[in-house]
Amino acid sequence: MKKTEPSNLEMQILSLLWDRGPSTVRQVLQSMPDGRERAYTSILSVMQVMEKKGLLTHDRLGNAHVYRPLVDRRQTLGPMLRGMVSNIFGGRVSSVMQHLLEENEIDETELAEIRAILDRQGSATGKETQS
Amino acid sequence: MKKTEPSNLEMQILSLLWDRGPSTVRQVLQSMPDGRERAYTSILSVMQVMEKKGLLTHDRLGNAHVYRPLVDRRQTLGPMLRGMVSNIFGGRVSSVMQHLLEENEIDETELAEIRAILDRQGSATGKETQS
DNA sequence: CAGTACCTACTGCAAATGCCGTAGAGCGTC
DNA sequence: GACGCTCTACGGCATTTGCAGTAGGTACTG
Repeated sequence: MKKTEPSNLEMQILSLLWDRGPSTVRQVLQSMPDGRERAYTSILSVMQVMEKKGLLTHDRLGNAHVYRPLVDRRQTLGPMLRGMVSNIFGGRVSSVMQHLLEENEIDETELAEIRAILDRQGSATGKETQS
Repeated sequence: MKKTEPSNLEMQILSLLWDRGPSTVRQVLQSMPDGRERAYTSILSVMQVMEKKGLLTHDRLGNAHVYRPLVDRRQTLGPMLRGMVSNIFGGRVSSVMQHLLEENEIDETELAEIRAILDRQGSATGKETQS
């Protein structure tokens, strides 16, 4: 079984499903994070491929299919981020962080939250974090 | 002129050149961040494509080509990170940060540096940062 | 029943990606 | 000069990605 990393589009779809819960193709189509216009069948076929890869599954609701992720958020994002950090940022998380802060407008609320996460981390490296 | 984002491999190569300065194909091949074994010509052709795209250029040294990036680190990483944040993490930098911290072992030195960056940011949001 | 408005299944396709082989140039050495 | 070594140029190829059209199912509505 191949363990290729999900593509960009696939990641977008997964994050949507993680965030909003199980959704139909149309719902996904209408709230794609990148806001691009696409034909219904474009998303449909991507999602069918994803199902073939074991990333999604679906239940029938009426005559529509309601898709839900088969992979865990953390289990998916983890390797992606690890790969990014070590392959593109020389393994320095601080470097990612720096670019992240430089390139995004971040309000105080978010900053505070980041600080909080950082503090939790400082005292409990590698331990469970109660969400 | 198309503005496609550099692929994974291309990003790796760019980050290498940014970090270590101009390098030959062989040098790049031998220190690819992901550590994978590849034929010399694999890297060569990727880099030639990159040159065609305007990401790299080269000077001749002896009979070897010494490649150097034509694109700026920040200008390249920025859009990539912004895209990632808004398309995969719902626009929440704190969410990226959380996964980042969960998924990587980070020593105290790095943690401290991150805190420092964060403090700088807190007092000068959106302003120039003296590097 | 005919129309229409959804939905899925299936097929196709252009471009990008990642990979490599072969050919041949250039150069140093016996 | 012939050999060997390293380099580039060029072409090819399997796969993935992203996108969309067409066909056909199902169901409501007049």
